[in-house]
Amino acid sequence: MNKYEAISEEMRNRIHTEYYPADLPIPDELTLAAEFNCSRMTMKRALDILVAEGLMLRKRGHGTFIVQAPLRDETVNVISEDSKGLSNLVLGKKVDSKIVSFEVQFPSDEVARHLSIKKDTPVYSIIRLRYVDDEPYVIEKTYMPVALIPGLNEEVLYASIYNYIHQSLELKIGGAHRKIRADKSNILDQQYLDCHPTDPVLEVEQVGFLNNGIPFEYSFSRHRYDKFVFTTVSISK
Amino acid sequence: MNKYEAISEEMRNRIHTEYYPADLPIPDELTLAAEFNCSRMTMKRALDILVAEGLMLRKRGHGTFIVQAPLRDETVNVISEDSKGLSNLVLGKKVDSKIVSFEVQFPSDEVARHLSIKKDTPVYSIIRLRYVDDEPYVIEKTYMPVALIPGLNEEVLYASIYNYIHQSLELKIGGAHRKIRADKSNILDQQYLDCHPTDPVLEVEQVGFLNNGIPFEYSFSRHRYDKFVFTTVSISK
DNA sequence: TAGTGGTCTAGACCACCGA
DNA sequence: CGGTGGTCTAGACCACTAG
Repeated sequence: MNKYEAISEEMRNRIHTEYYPADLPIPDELTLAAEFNCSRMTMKRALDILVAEGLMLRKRGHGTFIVQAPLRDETVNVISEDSKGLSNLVLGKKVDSKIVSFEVQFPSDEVARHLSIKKDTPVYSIIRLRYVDDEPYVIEKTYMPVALIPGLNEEVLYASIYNYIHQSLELKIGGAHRKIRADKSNILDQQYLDCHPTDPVLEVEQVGFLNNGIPFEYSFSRHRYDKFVFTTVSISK
Repeated sequence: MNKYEAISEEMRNRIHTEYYPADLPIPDELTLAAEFNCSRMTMKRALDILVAEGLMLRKRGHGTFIVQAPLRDETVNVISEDSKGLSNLVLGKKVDSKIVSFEVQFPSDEVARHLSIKKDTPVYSIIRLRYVDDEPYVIEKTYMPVALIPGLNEEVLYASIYNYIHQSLELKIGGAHRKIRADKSNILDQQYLDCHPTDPVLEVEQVGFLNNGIPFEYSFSRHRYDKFVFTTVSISK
């Protein structure tokens, strides 16, 4: 564990246990650095993490303050900042997949553009239905270049594509760009997610890329509106 | 302009103009630091920004790579990471407000909890309908402690609460915690957003806080599903 | 003006990766 | 092994805020 992470963790604990009064600034950086026996830069970096998490705020010339009412994560299904795949998001729960379709085809213009490939580069086209604890949870339409993710088969699709990429192909996920929107449910949603024609869905459009910057996945995930909440924190500059 | 911001901007430009080939790592940090006449730490910090924006990725022991297919921001209405209020998000467009209701009341348990106040602390309860270029855009239900934001009146509500907080009260916004979900439209949505009974809405639940960490706003914004997309970037650790 | 956080430096050592 | 990014230091100077 890095020093700055350890300090950050201790400070997070102090906030949650109300070690510091919430209406006063916490001690200044030099004092804290002395207490934790580190340089001021390292102390600052530890606090940077808590600021990014929305737990504290700094005011130059004044001090560092505790944020008093973060939105609590009381909902069950929350995606925050992970791009590890569903299987690794709902740990401790049973995740199943049903394969609705699995084909290889040439990409449309849109798919080719988002994957940065040519129109004659074959892609997998996959539609999977994912269950969490035997309840339909999300239906995903995924495109991936065949050359980048070789050897994909039904066995992998029943388990976790992300784990296959990590463990079998020994590739690493770099991150993802996402767009989130509400939409009306279509016939497919209603059929597979077991929702009413009047139920909306939450759609997440995503480009996932490897840690060398190459996009490997373009997908649309449509979630039951009553089972998915997306959370974010934003901090003013 | 800080040095690291200036360097970051130049590097962003180089990426967009394809100054560096997309399939090779960019020069290493020491080389770049020498070119920009700065320390390696500063160079690293400049690149940190681009990594956070999802434009590049680092691989320890290997190099720094350009991400090849970020989701383009071709949609009109995008909220990314700002908490500046609607008026400042859609610059260049006409923003109007209609006040649906404006009251002072004691908060519910939920509102009190999210604002970190007691049940006998009065709050404003505001419902506003916001128009962009004369089209109904979002209906907002907002709670704010009266003591924190004194002097709120209809004139302010017709313009921008955020600007009032900044300019008249001379307070500064620290940031916000948000939850995003899809929901069925209710009677109020249909009436004010001019949407059909079968149209869904995208709801954003938000706790906004000042730069001393004190929450000043708890709100629910319900957007027309066809006019609002939420974008995020996430980078693996 | 005193005290805070923000930036920047020059250099050290470490951890990881590929050949 | 050599080269990369990751961490950490000790100190300097700057910018902002409050009283």
